[in-house]
Amino acid sequence: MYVTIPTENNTPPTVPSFPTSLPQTAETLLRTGAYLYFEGDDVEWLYQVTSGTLRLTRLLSDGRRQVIAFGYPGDIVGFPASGLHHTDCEALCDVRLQPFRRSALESGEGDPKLHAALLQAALREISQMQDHFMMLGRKSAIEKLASFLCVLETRVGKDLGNHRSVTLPMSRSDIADFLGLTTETVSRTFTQLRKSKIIAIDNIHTVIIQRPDAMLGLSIGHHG
Amino acid sequence: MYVTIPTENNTPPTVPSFPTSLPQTAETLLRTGAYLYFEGDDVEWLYQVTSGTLRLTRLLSDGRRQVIAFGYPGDIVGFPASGLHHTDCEALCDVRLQPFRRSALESGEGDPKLHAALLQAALREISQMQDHFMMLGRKSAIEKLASFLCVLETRVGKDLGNHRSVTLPMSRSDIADFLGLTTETVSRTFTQLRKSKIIAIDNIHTVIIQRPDAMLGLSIGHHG
DNA sequence: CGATAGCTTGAGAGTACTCAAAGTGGGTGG
DNA sequence: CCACCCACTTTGAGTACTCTCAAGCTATCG
Repeated sequence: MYVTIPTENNTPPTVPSFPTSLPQTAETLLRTGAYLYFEGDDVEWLYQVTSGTLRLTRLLSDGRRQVIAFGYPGDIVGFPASGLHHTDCEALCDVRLQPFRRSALESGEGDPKLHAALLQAALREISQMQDHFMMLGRKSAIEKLASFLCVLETRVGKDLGNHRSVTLPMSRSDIADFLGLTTETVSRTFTQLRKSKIIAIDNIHTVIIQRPDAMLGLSIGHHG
Repeated sequence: MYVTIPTENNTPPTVPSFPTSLPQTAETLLRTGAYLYFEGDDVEWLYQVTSGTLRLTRLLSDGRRQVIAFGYPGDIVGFPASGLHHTDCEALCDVRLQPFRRSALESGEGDPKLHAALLQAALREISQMQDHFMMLGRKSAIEKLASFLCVLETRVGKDLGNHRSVTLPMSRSDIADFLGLTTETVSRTFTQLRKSKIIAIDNIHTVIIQRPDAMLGLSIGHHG
């Protein structure tokens, strides 16, 4: 999951159902805190997240970290480059995964439909990452956090009558490293949103979105 | 071209020679300032840059711009998402292009080798964009500009005895919108590099890199 | 119930931004 | 051929946003 431009987000965010013409490998369970792979590992499998949330990270030698993406249900993770993984991947909570052989992406023999679907997922990934560039390079802290919450609301928000609720399985520092901010700035920005009554913080991992319209406005730069 | 981590940049940056087992479409020439495609256009062709430089941009509704990438020789541009282009693409100077049909990427019928090569290019693109996230989200202005110049030096730098020279076909504001900075900050950072004798500015579009070692150091966070 | 990791808040500093003006260079037309 | 014009670049001054460092708070887990 990347932070795309909310208003232009008119393509289906997920790959709801993958072609399953052939018998597939059984679903895998990854426990909270377990790693699915590390940077530099050989890629043998790609995975579609069925439930739960993954966190993909890269590290600089001096310790600075960038969260590359969160893996939400429907997302495909593990695209290889030169046959290797280029991020670490950890489960933020228990995660169910549907594995696909790397060969299903790269050679496509056996299941052309699956091959095509994985390729389309990779191409969609490129487009979404382009949106994310805009967010990292050009948006302020409040625009970043509002955009992030808007995307989550759309993807995994729950209806609460006239409000909406979003669960955040990741820590504040995960959010910070995803948005290119510090934990302190993320925390302050949450407080700012809370004080302006746009959100309420039920507990650290649950945000009630009280004014989705105002949030969307903030995400595209309408300050106020 | 993205700004990857210079020291970890050990994979070949370009796709030097693409499989050409079948007769190909003839090379295309794009004149300075001409657009190859616009955001929203249907994708009919992908292109490998043979010579010259392209600029890929996205716009926000309020006018903020992000340069997504520069297309240097060897780079493939035009990957579709939902069959559409998601950036504008302009020639910064005269550009020669080798076109490939979109079907060569998506169906692969006719030329499996070309299909595989285009797929690998897309996967490499994803990995390089992940590096670029790190740069946009976690690096300072001087680290960004030094990283940018380091990558260009490696990709297209010319040897000048004990110095190296890099041609910059893009404007300062193109660089700014690529690195997530303002033109003023880019200009000031160039001046800073010049005053510390790491670079010399021959003319606006030509930079002499006098101390590549110091530049590399700055790019990975050794301030000085 | 205490320890600890994560979160929030505060104060101050620094980097990058905004607004403004001056400098530079390429191109066009007289 | 030269002068002017315009776009781009550089420099300056002041501001604002985000970061850093520090301390207090909260929640979870032994």
